Amino acid sequence: MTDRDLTQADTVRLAIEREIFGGQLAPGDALEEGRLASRFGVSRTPVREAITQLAQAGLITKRAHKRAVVAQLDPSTMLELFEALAELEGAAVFLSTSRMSEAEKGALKDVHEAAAENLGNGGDPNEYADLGFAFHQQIVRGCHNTALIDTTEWLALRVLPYRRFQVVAPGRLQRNQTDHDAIISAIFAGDAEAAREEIRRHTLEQGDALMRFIALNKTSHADFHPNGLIKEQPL
Amino acid sequence: MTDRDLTQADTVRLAIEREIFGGQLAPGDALEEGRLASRFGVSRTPVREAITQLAQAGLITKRAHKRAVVAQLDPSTMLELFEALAELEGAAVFLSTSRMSEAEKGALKDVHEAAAENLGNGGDPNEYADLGFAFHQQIVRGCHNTALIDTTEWLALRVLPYRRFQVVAPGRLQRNQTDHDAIISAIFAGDAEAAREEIRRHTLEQGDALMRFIALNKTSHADFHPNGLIKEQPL
DNA sequence: CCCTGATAAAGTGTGTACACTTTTTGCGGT
DNA sequence: ACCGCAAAAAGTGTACACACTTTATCAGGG
Repeated sequence: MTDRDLTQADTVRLAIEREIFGGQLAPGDALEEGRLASRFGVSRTPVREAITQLAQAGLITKRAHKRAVVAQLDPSTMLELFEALAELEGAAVFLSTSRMSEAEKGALKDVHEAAAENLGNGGDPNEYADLGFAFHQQIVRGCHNTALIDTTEWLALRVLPYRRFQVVAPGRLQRNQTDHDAIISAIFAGDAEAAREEIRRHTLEQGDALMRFIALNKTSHADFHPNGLIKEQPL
Repeated sequence: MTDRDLTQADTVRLAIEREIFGGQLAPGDALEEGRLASRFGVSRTPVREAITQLAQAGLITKRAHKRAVVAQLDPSTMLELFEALAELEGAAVFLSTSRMSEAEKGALKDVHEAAAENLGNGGDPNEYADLGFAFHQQIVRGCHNTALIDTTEWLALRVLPYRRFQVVAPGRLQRNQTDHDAIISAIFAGDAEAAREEIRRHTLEQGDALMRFIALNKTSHADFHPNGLIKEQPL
């Protein structure tokens, strides 16, 4: 019972998720059941189930009798997503400010400082992105409300496939770090309302910048697709 | 093509949803694939797909090789759910206050007054509950952010099967109406922050009262189950 | 050359069969 | 009676077959 009782459908779902988050499958790519089935060495049935679940999670879109495709977000949808995410993270940090244990605050600070160091040393931008994700995650989880955490992370996951584009947007990283400074200060000062406002503004801007960047550089999505630019992401 | 292109899996899913929301299927009830298949006159495959989707939506729980069960929320989970819902509705109303059109505000007021009338005339409590649900829905949709709306309604749906217990809790309805008064006032006054606080407190209290009521009257869930007490709900 | 429509290919939706897991049943020992 | 334990029953997970829908291919007419 050490390794969980995974069904094949679960295995396939996890594999597809990893490929989406890892960039091997880019937004807009089609998922063909038979192809995936033979690739993973199973029948279409578990593949179908995996796809259904991913569709329900919003990571892929699926219409009757049409091929399933990796969810492709148009700018306005993405903006809405980021706005909603900003509100949710705001709600979470509002609670987290009074609920995080000292240990959790310490861990948050550690992540933040690791990010600062990475930025100062001109480290790997992908690694910095991971740290940024961890920063947000740490805050959200600090609210100790599973429903809110799951909901927030679920939204965050939907935009995750796009975040990889951001790491190359000029000037974003430094700005990001400054924002995080302000957020962490508000939390340590115990000012929940300020923390809420800071993270709201921060996430909104992040989405805005990302959307603009994609809109600018986009002739077709395929421009970003080729692997190699981007290193494997640990999920 | 007038009626949408529903697959059988969709039909089954909708039917099960209706039975859950309508109370024919109570939290804790088991869903057996074969049984449902023959009942709906289809094979197990579409039933299975429907169940997968409902599980992903959190309406039912499912573990490998175990029967699927209508989601049963223990008090602490339910409290978390309501807390999260309170935050989401708070976020929504915060945006709605400045974004609702005059027409939307008018519709909201209409619903509110219909509820007041129902309450004054000692009308059907179930009808009042529906109006209350519509009130919240109207507010949430006023934020004009699909992602936030969907997320909030998704959470609201998860606790909906339990709300039917509330309509019989003593004194709740009057209190509910007073809260709604305060919320609508804040919205019409354009005070987004006040509206947020009002609806947060309101939804939290609602969950609290509901939880207490269930905890008190519960020996087993079946006590509430029998149909007949509760009239069909329109979804 | 570009449409248009027929036809073939590809792909999804569903029925059915069967292996494997879980749950229930029933029997013998204590 | 009460356990345990083995065998049967019930139920889920997966493979595979086939019908129906969509998409791609291609021939003929403008």
